[in-house]
Amino acid sequence: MGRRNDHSREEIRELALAATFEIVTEQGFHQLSVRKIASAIGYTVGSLYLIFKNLDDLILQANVRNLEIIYQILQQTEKKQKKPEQRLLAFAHAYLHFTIEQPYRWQMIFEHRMQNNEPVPEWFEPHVSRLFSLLEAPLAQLMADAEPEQVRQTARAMWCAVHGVSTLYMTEKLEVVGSESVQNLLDRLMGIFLEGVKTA
Amino acid sequence: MGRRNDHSREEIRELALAATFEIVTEQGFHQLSVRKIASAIGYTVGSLYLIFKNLDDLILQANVRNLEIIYQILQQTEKKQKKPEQRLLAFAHAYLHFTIEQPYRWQMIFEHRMQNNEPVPEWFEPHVSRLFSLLEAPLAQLMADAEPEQVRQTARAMWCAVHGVSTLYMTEKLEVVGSESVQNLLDRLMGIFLEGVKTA
DNA sequence: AAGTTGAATTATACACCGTTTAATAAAGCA
DNA sequence: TGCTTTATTAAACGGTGTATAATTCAACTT
Repeated sequence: MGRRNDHSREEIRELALAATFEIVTEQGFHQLSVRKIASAIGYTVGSLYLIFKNLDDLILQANVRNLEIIYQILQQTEKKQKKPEQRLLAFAHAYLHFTIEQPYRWQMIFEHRMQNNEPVPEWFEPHVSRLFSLLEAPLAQLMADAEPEQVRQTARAMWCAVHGVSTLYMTEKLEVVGSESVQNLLDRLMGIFLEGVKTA
Repeated sequence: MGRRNDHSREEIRELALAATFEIVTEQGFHQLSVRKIASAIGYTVGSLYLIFKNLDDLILQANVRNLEIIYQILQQTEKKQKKPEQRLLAFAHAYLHFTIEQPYRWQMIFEHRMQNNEPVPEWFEPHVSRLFSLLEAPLAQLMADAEPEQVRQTARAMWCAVHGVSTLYMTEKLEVVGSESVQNLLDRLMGIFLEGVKTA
């Protein structure tokens, strides 16, 4: 077969990314394969390699959208609270909630590894760091007379802590039964952390 | 070829686990394959499947040793300090140090995923939880009049936080330059956390 | 209208992967 | 000696990501 031109490059890109989300959401990230994506959109693998550099590239592009959606969720959840402490708590809860409710989409972001020890391209990182920069505003209110750089690093420390809970829960390395006790664990962690921030 | 009996089953097991460590340490966890292990010890893949249920089984058995070594490191580092706060800090530092210095061995533990969504067998989990139970003793000293269950959960919260730093650093999702600033981040995190524990 | 060009698309192949199976060679025993 | 048992391998199956050459067709040229 030759030129069909049923879809433009941009359309094929859309189809591929949509199919990727569908496969990952239904079967899990580690079940994703180039062949599955291709057959889902009615093209062969070769066509995908015309539009994406390789599978890593495709996944990263899908993850940009993935991160965008999480950003929206976190932002909106946080807005509902006024006190800075409550906003930070809402943030942590929303993040863990996403992890539990959309495990495969969480997987796609945090269990993806580059092949051949290739580094993650620089254009990707900002989409991640944008997430936890959400913490900086409420944290700044809590840390009255602190340098901006201090706030920034504290935000990252808090993000690490919350993400650690998600990670260990998802990888079944936490000896935790059910999602309820993870919630408790996160609450304790946040309680201690916020107490520490206010005291210091 | 048929029976050679150059090695007993137990000897082949040893050879395989040793070869696994060598391959992982030199090439990285994601470069590990059954065929590589087999050829490294001078046998074919079939022989490995006589001794291990599958690759997951082999990796888990290797990780038991891996975790044992980390446990020794953490234990000894911790012993050098007397004050409970210093012991907890030493623990966190040693853990991050291991992550940075032995990234591939860290990978083998925390980036291994079961195939086909199989659950991690129950006999494995204790080897992980044994690690962070090390935190409980010094934490108990710091939390004078707290229930043992409270101490236990606080230890896990702290473990989550420290592990979160390692994870995000290793996966290049932390926007951090060099290992020095990760150290700073961890110090800040621990400072805040310990302050929170003492205050609460 | 016919011919040429160039790009879209596919078919095919390569080198891997984990796992299973049947064939085979040798050790131990009668 | 021959027979049974078992360690070991070779080969195959169905999968993977990726590269390449062959096709087919739209659009442009003459």
